[in-house]
Amino acid sequence: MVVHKIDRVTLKDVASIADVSIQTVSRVVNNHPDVAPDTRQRVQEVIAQVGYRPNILARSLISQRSFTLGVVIAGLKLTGPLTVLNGITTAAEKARYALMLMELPSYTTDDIELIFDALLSRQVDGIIWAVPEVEDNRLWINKFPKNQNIPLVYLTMQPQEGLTVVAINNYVGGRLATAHLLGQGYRHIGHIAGPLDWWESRQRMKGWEDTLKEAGCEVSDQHWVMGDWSPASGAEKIQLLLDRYPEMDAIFVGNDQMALGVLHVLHAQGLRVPEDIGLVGFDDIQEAAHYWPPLTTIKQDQRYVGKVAVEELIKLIEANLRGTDMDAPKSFLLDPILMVRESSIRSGNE
Amino acid sequence: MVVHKIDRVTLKDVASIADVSIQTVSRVVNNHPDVAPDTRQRVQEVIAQVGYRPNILARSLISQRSFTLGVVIAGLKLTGPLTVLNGITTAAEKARYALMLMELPSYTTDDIELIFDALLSRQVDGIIWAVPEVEDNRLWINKFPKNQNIPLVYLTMQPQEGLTVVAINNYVGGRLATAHLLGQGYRHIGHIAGPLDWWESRQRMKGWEDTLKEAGCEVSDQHWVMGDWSPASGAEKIQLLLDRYPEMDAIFVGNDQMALGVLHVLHAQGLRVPEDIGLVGFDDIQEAAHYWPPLTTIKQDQRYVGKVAVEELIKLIEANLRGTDMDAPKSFLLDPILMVRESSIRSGNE
DNA sequence: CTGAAAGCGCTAACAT
DNA sequence: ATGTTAGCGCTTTCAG
Repeated sequence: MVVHKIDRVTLKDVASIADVSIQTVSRVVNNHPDVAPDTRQRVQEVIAQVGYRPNILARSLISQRSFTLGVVIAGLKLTGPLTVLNGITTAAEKARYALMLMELPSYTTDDIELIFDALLSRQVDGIIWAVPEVEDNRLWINKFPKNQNIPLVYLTMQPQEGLTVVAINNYVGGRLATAHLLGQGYRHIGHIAGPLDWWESRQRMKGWEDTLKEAGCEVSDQHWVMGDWSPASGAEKIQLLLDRYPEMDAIFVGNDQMALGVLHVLHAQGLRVPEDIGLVGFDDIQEAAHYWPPLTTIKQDQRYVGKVAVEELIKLIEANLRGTDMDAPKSFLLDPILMVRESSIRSGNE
Repeated sequence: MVVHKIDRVTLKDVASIADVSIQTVSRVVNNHPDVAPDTRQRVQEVIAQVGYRPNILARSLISQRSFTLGVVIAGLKLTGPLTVLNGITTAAEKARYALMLMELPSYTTDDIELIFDALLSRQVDGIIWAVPEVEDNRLWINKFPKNQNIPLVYLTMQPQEGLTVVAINNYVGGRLATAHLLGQGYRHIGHIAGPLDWWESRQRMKGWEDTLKEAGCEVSDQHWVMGDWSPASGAEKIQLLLDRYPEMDAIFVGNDQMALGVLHVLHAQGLRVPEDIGLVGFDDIQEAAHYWPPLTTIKQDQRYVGKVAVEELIKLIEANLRGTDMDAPKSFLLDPILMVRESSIRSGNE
């Protein structure tokens, strides 16, 4: 089998076959009006026949526009970022933008400038920074070549002045979960937080804390522990919490995966959910409805986050192109919702 | 706040500031030897100072090489494709290729030519077709502009002559699962298949069937049912199977998510796992080890699939570029492995 | 060692 | 309605 170079049919080829100028072919390709109907027809036939496809790179060189968005992501193992990505691809395809995907090796890597370079040298029109705020990685922002003036949308971080941020309101989520448990008559509500160097974890925890305090419940450091999002950590930490907080009658767990580990241990110890202990998770992963018992949890519309991010980014790009003054960048904090299932339903209240 | 156009510093700008020709700057950027040390030094300083970044689009136009790979994916909701993507990003970044990601709206959409066009007009150097073989979507291959001669690697489909395919050997997986249950003394092993229009499902099922027959066990249509990969379908279909196959003492389930639904129902009916019913899943998702009881399953190294795909694609691209005759395209069928956990361990055999 | 000229595939601005 | 010229940012000749 002989291997050939990739066939690249150019405007010039089409032009010479159709016996017109390159310009005319270009006009046909771009649906410009000033072409005689029969010429257009003939050119179109040649295009179809030889399988001509415009070279977007060449076009971008002139138009200074690549119709490509950079997406920087980290932690594809987790469900959240993944669903966001899903929303991004869908919205981008709809707007006819292509996506250049880069995955960071970790949440707090040092290679961001390399990533940024790779994206910018490929002339992306804008960037979605879909890396959650962990530790002080938000400080990266200062490293971003500001003078570069590339439109940028940040995801999953604390909204701040002068940036466009799209995120779920995790604080509200924490409040919803806790208020629901209180409403079911639970009074001693513990918490298993995600890693507290994550912004999302801190917000969820604060929602839990504030809600309890407002309800007149005591909150102490004996009432919560910290996991690492994994089912294994849920299993491990719940043991600790059971020891430290024996009166505990309900738990708000930072995500559904840890909640799975918690359920595992509670079963093993003969504790019944929701009778002995009420349980609420966070995320509403697909499996949550099939845990035993089905898990009450907080549902975030991550797909929508991705969609909003793309739409806002494109707005920024277009304003930028027009030289229009955008309104001050606005941020989006989207409220999650409560999904009530058996794990938190106490039949007889208090 | 005033918005500026994106600053684009070009070779020309650097050249005029450093007071050398464009050519010299280009040589410095590309580490060509023929530059006087002090000139090089001066140019490098200017580059650093003005933040020059080469325009890869312009470079690609000349070199006919974009150092970009197209990745077409479908069903990002499922864990499998996601982990593959993870492997792809890592391998691509290592090889200094960028990734252009396209997601199909469904496994059997008609829009493939559009997707293909988008990728080719952006001049990707090669394409990874990471869409599982579902229904007759493999026939897409015939639609691909063969004359285009773009290097292409297919994932998760039946290897075939003349194509480079990377896939997990699902048949072996099915055999492993079934043989393990037989080894534990289970004799009436049912099966919940994934959707049988998926190649992977058919392979897993065939592994189950062949292994049972070879062991002298009877296999009938009463012994299996078909789900749709979701936990909900596992829960629904197991009911059917329990009715149809009352002697059943073990089940091989087509994926871990359905196995979760199965566990749910078995608990509800007071059936103990593994004492009354042995259970083996497929995939080894992170949660599987924390099911109740922990689930025995078949682990596939999807990340490795992604890695191999990228490496093979790059080999194809480079052979293509050199005009070298590649050896006939070879396919890779990677064996999965068995992860033994409690759900299938019978203490006293027979 | 360095620069000038040509051109990758395309479009924008003028011609005619 | 069509063609010509110039040039996007870069690299590849080829001269000096």
